[in-house]
Amino acid sequence: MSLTLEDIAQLSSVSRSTVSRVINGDANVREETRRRVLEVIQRNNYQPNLAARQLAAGHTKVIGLVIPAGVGTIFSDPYFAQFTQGLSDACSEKEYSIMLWLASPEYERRMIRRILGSSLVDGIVVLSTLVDDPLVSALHESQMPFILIGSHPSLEVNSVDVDNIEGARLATRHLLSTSPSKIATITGPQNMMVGRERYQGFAQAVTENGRKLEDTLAVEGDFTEMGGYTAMKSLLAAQPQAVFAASDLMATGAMRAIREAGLRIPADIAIAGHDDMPIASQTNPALTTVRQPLGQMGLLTIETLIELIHHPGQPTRRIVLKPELIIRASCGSSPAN
Amino acid sequence: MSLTLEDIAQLSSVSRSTVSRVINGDANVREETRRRVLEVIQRNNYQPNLAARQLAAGHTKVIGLVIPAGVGTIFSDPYFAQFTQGLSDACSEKEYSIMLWLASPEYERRMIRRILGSSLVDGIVVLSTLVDDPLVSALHESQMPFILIGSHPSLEVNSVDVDNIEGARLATRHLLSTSPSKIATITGPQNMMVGRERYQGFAQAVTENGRKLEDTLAVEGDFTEMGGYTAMKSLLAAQPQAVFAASDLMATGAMRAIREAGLRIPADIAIAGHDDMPIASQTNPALTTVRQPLGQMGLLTIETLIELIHHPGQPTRRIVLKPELIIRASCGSSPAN
DNA sequence: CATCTGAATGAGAGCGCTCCCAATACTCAT
DNA sequence: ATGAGTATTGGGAGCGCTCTCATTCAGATG
Repeated sequence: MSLTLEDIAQLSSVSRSTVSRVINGDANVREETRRRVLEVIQRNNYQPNLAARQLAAGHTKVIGLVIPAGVGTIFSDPYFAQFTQGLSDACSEKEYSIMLWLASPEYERRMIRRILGSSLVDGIVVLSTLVDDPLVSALHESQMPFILIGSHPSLEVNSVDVDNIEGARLATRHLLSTSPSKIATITGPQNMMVGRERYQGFAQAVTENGRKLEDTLAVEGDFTEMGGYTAMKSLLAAQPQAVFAASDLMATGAMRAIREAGLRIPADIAIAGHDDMPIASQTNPALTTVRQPLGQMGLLTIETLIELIHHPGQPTRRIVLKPELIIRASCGSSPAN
Repeated sequence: MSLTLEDIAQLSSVSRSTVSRVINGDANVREETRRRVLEVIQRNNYQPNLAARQLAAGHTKVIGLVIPAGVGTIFSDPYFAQFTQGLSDACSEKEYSIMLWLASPEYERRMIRRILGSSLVDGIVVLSTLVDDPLVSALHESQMPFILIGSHPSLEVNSVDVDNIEGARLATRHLLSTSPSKIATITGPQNMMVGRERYQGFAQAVTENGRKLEDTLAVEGDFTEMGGYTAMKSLLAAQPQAVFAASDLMATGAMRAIREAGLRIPADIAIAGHDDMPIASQTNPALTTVRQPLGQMGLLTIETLIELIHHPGQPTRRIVLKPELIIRASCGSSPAN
């Protein structure tokens, strides 16, 4: 029912090969021929059959995007949506499509096999969160080109990431600039690299400031609003004057807890978050936070992945992007304050 | 490098055809042969090449998911994430994969062509928001099996939806049960079906209650927190005692505006939202809202789509799911109140 | 024991494309 | 004009699978 290369060839009185050349931008085609063929293609709205193309050429122009979604809520974090959006835009531009896999743990093993074996995709982007994600190791051992969004504690893998340590350090330093007597943090889960790294950044900023880290001033959250709320409640006993939350979602939860305790932000407790998600500018007071260049990450990821697909066997690349501190009112030292 | 059918055939000393039969569950294979072949497949971790399979068989076991993402923020609405999650789970179960297309307008036309022409997918799920989405018309005219999530004003298309009119009616009726002197609504964009339908539901509940609709008591929002905030500010002049917001995100924005105006929720203004997104239970006071069975929708969508793929030419199906009113504190008539 | 039947298997022809190699057309200098 | 050299084109094989049809084989029947 759909037209084939052969049909187009017939209609433009050339051979299948020539049409193929035109489609794939081969230089060795007379300009006039090219135009004629292109015209026929246009008029008939012809689209090459991807399956045939893949079978013959060995690639698909499709990349896989794997997002761990064990906990339903995690995917709800706007971070994923924004990154996916950026990646999708970059793909459109490069004429690639995205195969989406939300990896619920129970299907994970079967999925890894399907992904790797089916030759459905040319490469893979993994949004890994766990420190030692088995998916990453499996990918690393396979031949499949892939890019990890985030970092890995031990393996040498191609990755694109934002400097989480730097981000946390930036925010913490800024909070410290008002010299609070006690500064606390609500960390992300410590079995996630982001969670660990942001804690590290916090710790660095605190110690370089000549302070000691205190156990009572760090509570682990789970990147949800509720987690931030609960963590802040338990932090309240230690009476901190400043809090760095490892994500904006947790920061909003913390703000709720602070408000409920009858304390003022930033007068009693200053707070900063991380991610600069849309609501951050809408909270009351507006949240000081750290912005990640998600759009740029998407583009860079695709470009690097395509490079990897076409020229395998290159030295491993680790791209780290700089985050940006966005100063608003919640930290108590806004320029406007 | 990867094994082929032929390899497996050789290894188990049968023909390619027999291996194919085993893989596709054909009945005409001796039990002993089947076991032997299966064993070889297992041991070699063989995965059939999907492209070849598709080329030969004419289907891919992949469905396309199209999400309009014109405005970056829209995709951030947890609604999309949750639905996608549900769909993904259902797909895993049925051994289908998802091809994700976030349709930014500038790429839209080119994308429609790619999607339809490339025979990359067996069917499509469209999360349409616009009242008259050109994508839906294009799909409707094509041969591609597809399911619209939402409803269409004029075309007879297969769809799965939640009863938005009913949802809004439920919430509005409930708000009316405390007999506020004035009830207002923050609607969704009126160029989206959901926006229109929820307004309709609101209007029905109001008029069946013997009241008149007043223009000053309805302001159009854009489904964002900021939109809800702005809309509520302008609504404040009319001094409503109750507000139905067409989404939870807008409801939280409205609550912020109410609070800033020095009014109490629900004492001065009662409020209800729609969607029951995760934060709804965490707002202060907790938000009365309408829950949609998103997980069930995903499963139903896939099942219907697969049915459609295998047996085309069936009468158009329109599946409408019932929403559920979740009563919390923000409406002022919680059972616990 | 020849014949028939149905189950189990094998062989072959594509699916629509890419890519290699051979064939043809055209250019220019000799 | 003639041959070398180069741009352009055509033909054919094959990617790994499914599916139809032919073939083989075992057991049942008269």
